[in-house]
Amino acid sequence: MKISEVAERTGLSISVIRFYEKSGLCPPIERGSDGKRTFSAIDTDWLVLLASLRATGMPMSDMRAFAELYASGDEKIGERKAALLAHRQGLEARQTELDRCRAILDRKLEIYDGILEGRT
Amino acid sequence: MKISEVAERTGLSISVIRFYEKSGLCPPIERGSDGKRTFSAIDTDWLVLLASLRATGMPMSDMRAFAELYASGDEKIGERKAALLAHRQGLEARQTELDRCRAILDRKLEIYDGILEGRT
DNA sequence: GCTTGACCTAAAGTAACTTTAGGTTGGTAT
DNA sequence: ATACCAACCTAAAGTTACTTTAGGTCAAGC
Repeated sequence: MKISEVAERTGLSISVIRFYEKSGLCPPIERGSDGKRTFSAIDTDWLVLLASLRATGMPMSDMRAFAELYASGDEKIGERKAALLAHRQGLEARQTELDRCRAILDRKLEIYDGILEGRT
Repeated sequence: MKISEVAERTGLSISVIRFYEKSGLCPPIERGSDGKRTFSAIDTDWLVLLASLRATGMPMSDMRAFAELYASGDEKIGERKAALLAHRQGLEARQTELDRCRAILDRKLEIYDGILEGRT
């Protein structure tokens, strides 16, 4: 797969993919004879996972730690699971927080409605 | 109210509150004779709203636009409502996206569980 | 054979904070 | 009185996570 396809698949921008490779968040991607990146299915799957970690607010430092566990193979799966579980917990908390904020916005919208109606 | 109390109430850090004032996201806050900020109830309420806008991902540029509508009083309530509604739409989309990402994490966790069990 | 589009790198720019350095003030302990 | 401490202040530099820009390569189509 070429980089534009991976971008489409993951939702990451092309620059972010290059940036992540340079930052060690994914292993160095194979290059064709022309220097262009060629992503294996494994690379792509990893980037899909990275993309959801990012979208759910994991900082790059944690992603790098996770990438290192990933790089050292199946023996570290226990640790990987722990990291993911911890992140999942945080995500749930953030989702709850978003609901709370949405309620605040809704309350404000109702107030606006009240004012707009009272005005007619 | 003093700044530390507003920070506690809104969840914003003290520096963010000062930063927002300097950036024009809230009106200039009154100062006591010693130069310290004294927040009125209105200031505090506005910052609570700002905090939920921020927590739900509104960029500062949009917050500033919204603050300007707020500054020009009740006649702009229609526009304020429109802005808030648009943001609420985006928020719902982001919440859906978070659910999707959480599903990806959960799937990964199941895979890890499978490997860990198969190993025993 | 020349242009166009997709790729490449390195470096500078940006958003939204956070941290640091240095300074004032008001209350409390000595 | 005075020494100290916490909570506030400003201005400026630092940080994170990108995005944008500038400049370059190369295969493919007209």
